[in-house]
Amino acid sequence: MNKKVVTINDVAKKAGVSPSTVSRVISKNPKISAPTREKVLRHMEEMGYHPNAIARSLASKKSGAIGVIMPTTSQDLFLNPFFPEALRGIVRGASNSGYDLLLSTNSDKDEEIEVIKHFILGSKVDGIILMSSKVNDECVNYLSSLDFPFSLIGSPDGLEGQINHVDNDNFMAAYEVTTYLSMKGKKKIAMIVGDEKLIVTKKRVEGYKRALLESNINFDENLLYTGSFDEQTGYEYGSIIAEMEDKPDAVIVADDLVAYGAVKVFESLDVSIPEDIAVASFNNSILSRYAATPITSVDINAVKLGEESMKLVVQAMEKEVRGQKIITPYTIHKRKSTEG
Amino acid sequence: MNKKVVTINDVAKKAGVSPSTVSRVISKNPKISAPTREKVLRHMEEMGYHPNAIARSLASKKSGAIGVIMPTTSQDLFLNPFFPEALRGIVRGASNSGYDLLLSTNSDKDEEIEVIKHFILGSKVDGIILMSSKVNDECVNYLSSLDFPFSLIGSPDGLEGQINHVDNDNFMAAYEVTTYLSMKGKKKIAMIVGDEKLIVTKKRVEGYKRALLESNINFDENLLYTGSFDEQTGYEYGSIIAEMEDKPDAVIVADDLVAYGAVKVFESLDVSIPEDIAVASFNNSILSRYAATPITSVDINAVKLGEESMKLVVQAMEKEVRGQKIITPYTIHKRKSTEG
DNA sequence: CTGAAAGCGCTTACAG
DNA sequence: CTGAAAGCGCTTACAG
Repeated sequence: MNKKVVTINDVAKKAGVSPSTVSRVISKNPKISAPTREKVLRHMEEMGYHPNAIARSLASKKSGAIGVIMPTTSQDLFLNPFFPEALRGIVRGASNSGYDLLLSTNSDKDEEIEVIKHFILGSKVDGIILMSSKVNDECVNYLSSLDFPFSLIGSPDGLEGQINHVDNDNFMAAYEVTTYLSMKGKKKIAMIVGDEKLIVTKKRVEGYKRALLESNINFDENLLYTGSFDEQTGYEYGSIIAEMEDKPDAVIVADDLVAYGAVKVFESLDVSIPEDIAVASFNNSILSRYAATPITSVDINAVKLGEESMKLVVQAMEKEVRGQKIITPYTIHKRKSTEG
Repeated sequence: MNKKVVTINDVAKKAGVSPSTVSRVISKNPKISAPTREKVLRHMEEMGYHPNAIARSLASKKSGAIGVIMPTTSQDLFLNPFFPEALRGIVRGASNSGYDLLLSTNSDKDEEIEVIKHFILGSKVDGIILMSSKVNDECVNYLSSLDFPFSLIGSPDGLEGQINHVDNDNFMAAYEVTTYLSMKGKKKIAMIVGDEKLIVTKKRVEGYKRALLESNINFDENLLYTGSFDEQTGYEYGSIIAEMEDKPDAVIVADDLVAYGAVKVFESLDVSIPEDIAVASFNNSILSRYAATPITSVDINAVKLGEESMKLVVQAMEKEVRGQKIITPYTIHKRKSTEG
C-alpha cells in the first residue's frame, strides 16, 4: 500500500467546498443542493476517493458491523450441520443490509463472553447475533443488562419477553415426533439428545416427556441419553440400546449423524428398522435423505433461522426493537426408518 | 449503551501520567517501567477501561481484521461442503492470532471485486483470504497489483511465483484417480466437473487428460461434462451417460453429491456399480462414506486448506511474505463404487 | 523512561 | 444550503 490516500479534505479543496459538505455528500444528506452534490461527486470520482470506514466509525460512533458469536466450546461446531446452515442464512440476510459481519474467533481460554466484551467494549460492532443459548446463559444476561442490540438463535432461558430471538417450536417438534411414534404403536421410546445445558435440548426433552405422558407411557430416565453430535455417540448408545434385555422399540435422536450411527449398529445386530426399533432424528441433513436406510428427520430450517436472526438484530439496532420473538416452522420428513 | 465511556485520558489523569504512557502500557511497550505499568494497569482495571479498537485502528492505520472473501456468484456456496469446511479451518487458524475475521457479504450486483475494494479502500482489513480462484481472476490481479497482503485458497492462473496460495495438487489427484480406474480395466472414463472458469476444474481436467494419454485412452470431449454441485446435475448427466449406446465404464465426479445423484440413476437403471460403471468423486463428504453404495472419494482436506491460508495471510501481513506456495496432501478413499 | 503535540480521516451540532 | 470548529479515542515521532 504505497499510494498516498485521498481524504475528504483533498476532495473539498479540489471541489472548492468545505470538508463538511463533502462529508454530507458521502452520507447522502438531502440538504445538499444537486449542483454541489454533482460537483463533489465528480471530483471524488476523478480523484479516486473512497471514504475511510474506520475514521467514519470513530466520528459517528457506529462500526457498521454485526458480531456473529459461534459457540467456542462445542466440538460439534461444524459437525452439526446447524451452524454452517445458520451462518449461510446470516450471510444471506446481511447482503444488502449494508452491515459487515464480524466472526467470533476465540483465543484458547476465552469464553464467548470475552469475545462479546471485546467486540462491544472495543466498539467493533453495533449489534450481535448469538448462535446458541445455554441454560442461564451469561452472554444473554450480559447483553441484556447492557441493553445492547442483539438477537438470539434459539430461545432464552427465562426473560422471554425481553430478548429478541428466533427459534423453532422445539417443544412441539419433539412432542409431535414422539406422538407420531406412539401412534405407530411404539411403547418404549428412547431419546438421545445433545448437550443438556442447551435450551434446545431442554425444550425437546420437555416435548418428549409431555407426549409420553399423553400417550400413557411412563418416562424412564434411563432411556434418555446425552452426547455429542457425532457418529460415535450413535454407535455407543445404539449398542447399549440394542443390547438391553427389554429394549426400546423407538429412539429419537438430536442429529442425523448420530441417528445414522445408531441405525448402522442396529442393522449390524440384525435389529430390523423400523419393526424392532424405529428411528427419528433432527436436521434433515443430506445423510438422513440419502442413507441406505433413509431416516425420518425434522427439518428445522436453519438457514431461515439465520436469516431471521439477521433481520432481527438490524431491527434491534435501527429501531430499538426488544423482546421480539419469531417462530419459524419445522417440517417432519417421514422416511423408511419409521415408516417401514 | 448509556454509561459514558472511559478513555485513555481519564485513566491518564487518575494515574497521574500522560496519555502517551497509558497508550504504551496498552500496547505493551517494554520501555515503560514496571512500577508505572502496574500503576496504570491498576487504574485501568479500577475504572473498567477498555481500549477502543476503532480509535486505535485509525491512529495506527491497522484494522486488526482479515477479510474472508467467499464467492458470491456460485449457488453452490454452501452446497459444496468445501466452503464451510475451509471456513472452519480459517476460523480455527484465526484463533489466537489476534485478528478478527470480516466475512464478505455482497449486495446484489456487487462482484467480489467490489467487496474487496470496500474492504481495502475503507481500511477495514489488513489482509485478505480469497476462498477460490477463477481463470484470469480479477481479484487476484487487483490484490496483486496493489501488493496488498493476501492468500489464496487454490492456485493462481499464472503469476505462480508471486501469489501466496495453498492448494492440493489437483492435477495429481485427478491423474491418480483416472489412472487407478484405468488400472481397474476401465477403458472409457467420463468426467463431470464444476464451473470451468475455476482453476481447480482446469487442473483436474488436465490431470485427467494426462492420465488418459498415458493409459492410451483417447480423450473424448463429449465425455467431459460441466455443472453445478447439486444432486440434479448428477441425475441429468447420470441419465445421459447411462443411456448412451456405447456407454462409459467409469465416471469421475467433482463432488460427492453429484456422484450420489449419478449413482442413484445408475442403480435405478440396473447399471451395476462398479462393474458396468465405476464412480469416483471428490470431497469425501459424509455422503460418500455413508451412502447405500459407498463412493470412492478424494479427501482434499478443506479444513487444512483454510487453516494454512490463514497462516499464510498473517505472514503476508507481518513479514511481507509473497509468492509462498503451500501444497497440502489429499487422500483417496477407495470404496465400493470402484472396488466392487 | 516519559510527556507534549500533532495527527489519523471523518462527523456533527452550531451558526449563518 | 454551506462552513468553521471541535471532537471521536487513540498512536507516534520527537524531544528530553
